[in-house]
Amino acid sequence: MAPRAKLSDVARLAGVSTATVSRVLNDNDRVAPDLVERVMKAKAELGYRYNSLARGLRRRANTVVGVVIPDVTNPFFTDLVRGIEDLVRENGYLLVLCNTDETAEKEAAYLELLIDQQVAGLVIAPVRSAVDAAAFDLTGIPVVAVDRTMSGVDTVTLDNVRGAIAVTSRLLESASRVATITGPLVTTTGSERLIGYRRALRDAGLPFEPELFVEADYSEPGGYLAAKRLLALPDRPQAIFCGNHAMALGAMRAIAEVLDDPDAIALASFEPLPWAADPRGRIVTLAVPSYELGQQAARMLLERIHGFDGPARTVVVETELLRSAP
Amino acid sequence: MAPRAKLSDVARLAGVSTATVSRVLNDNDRVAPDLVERVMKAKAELGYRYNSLARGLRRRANTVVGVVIPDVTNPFFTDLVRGIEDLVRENGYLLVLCNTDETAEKEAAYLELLIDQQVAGLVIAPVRSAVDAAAFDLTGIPVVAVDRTMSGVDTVTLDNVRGAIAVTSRLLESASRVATITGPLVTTTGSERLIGYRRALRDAGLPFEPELFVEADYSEPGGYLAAKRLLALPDRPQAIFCGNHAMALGAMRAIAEVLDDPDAIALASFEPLPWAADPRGRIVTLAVPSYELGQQAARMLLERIHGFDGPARTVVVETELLRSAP
DNA sequence: TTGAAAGCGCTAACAC
DNA sequence: GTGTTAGCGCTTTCAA
Repeated sequence: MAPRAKLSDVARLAGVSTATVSRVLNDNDRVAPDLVERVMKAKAELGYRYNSLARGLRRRANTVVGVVIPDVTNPFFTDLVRGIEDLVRENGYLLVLCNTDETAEKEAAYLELLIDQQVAGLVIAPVRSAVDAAAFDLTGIPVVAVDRTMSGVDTVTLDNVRGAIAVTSRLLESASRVATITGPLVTTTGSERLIGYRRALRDAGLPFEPELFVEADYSEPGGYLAAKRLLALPDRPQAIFCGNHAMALGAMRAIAEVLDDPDAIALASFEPLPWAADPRGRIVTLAVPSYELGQQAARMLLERIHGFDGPARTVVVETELLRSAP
Repeated sequence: MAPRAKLSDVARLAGVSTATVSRVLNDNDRVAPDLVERVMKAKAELGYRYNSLARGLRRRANTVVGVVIPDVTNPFFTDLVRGIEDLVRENGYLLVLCNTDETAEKEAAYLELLIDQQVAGLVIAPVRSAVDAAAFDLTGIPVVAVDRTMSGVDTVTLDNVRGAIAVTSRLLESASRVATITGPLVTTTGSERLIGYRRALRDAGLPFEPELFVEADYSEPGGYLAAKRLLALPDRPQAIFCGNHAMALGAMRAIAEVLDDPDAIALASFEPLPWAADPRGRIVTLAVPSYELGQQAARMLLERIHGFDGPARTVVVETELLRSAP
């Protein structure tokens, strides 16, 4: 196996110095056209590819961007990642995807690894919104928080309160006893969606009943268990608003298990459900522009990487009521 | 912002040479205990973290592993990736996830990027099984093909033929006109599952009818369109065997659109479906051990990375019939 | 415009 | 056991 050609090989073959080759590869501007051509020819002949490790060491920057999310199997996050990926790749960066499973330990471990790898930047949906942004500032790595806020860094989120109000209000049109299953309240998505739920109740002149609120973990089994608890209540809710897609699926399973007529309880989800899970379109959901959310985050991150140094910015993306219960 | 401490800073503070620090950080063995302690103390005090770029350059090896798959939103692949990730991370490697969208162009682009990044190794589910393994051999990067074969490298696949035979045979118990929607035949999963389908027909003494076979692209819309075509046939099939989960969902949607009674056509999928898509468990599927597949691939890759240099190995993982049509 | 030479931060011979 | 030193492959002053 022939060892990979290096810069000096190209230089020798082209009859120029390594500095010239480097210039050609980076900014063609200040090199004579004939030399440029010779270098390009030598490069092609040797099949030269730059060594990103050496370049990174010298330039003190990697061309890898880290993405830290709680759950790769959640379509919301996969679409989000696609949004980041597409934009970032156009700019020559590679994406390292890290899955925290909604646990602070895994998150911390990945963050350390990413810092060690000197990633050029980081997009993160933190497990807890109180996560220590200081750790990044220290190392000077640009960070963008997405979906969930983090203090001191650029942030892109959904308008959780408005979205939750819209969904809950829709449920309240045909039910007065509406329950909610939220994600962890240490996340902004969890707590803000709860706020929206409460505000909708208040707007409808209804009291907040603590027994109708269950905090879960954004997982399918979590939603299942939470729904079971709600269904065991002496005075059952007539509708349940679930904080995300997986918990809605879990709640659906619980309802099917407990009730003879699953339609007796109206279900709603902050995130869209796959068609097959709700073929008749009975479930109220929001259209969440996850791909755009990712693109926006990537855009802000690239700006930071390219040197933008203004104060932390915040972008809030609106959602839209998607389907309506009959 | 204080610049990040480097090895020489630790060495100076501990009053030893950089070589000693390096030894402590790598193989503590040959260093006197008291020196080890001094180094560790200095390291902690400075908050030293090694520079992976410099280390990689010197060791001629990165601690990043690339994973190239056709579709991150497919649960089969997300579970597979989790399997790889868990094992690889235990060994100190980071995972770069690349999504090819089932297109050869994206795949090629990612492969180039990964090679540039000098990843330590690569796990790939190739878009076409004829993909050029030579490109990797040239650069000497260990490669493991997973789910779909690739010549000349370690491979982990499912037993597609047996699985397809099992599913098709089950359908044939209650239907004689069984159609199939396959993935691209340039993939081994596509062609082998078709072979299994044909063999099951033959075993049942039935002819292969070309009009009952549609090649699609493993996507939901692809499955939808293919099913529409099958449903438009003068002599409709009584059952449809879908090559993967997304196409089964698409076929389901098509059936619901065209037929008054969706249960009039039996559906089967090579991969499992989410509970919500089939609450009554009517759809025949296989249990595919995707997580284990990933772990196996990771295991073989790590062996290669750690220097194993034997001939290419092949592991075939069995599947199991999961649910039965009533 | 081009080249010579000095490192980026680390590891691995080699010497002591 | 420990230190000295020479690079890994590249970019970037600094001179010419």
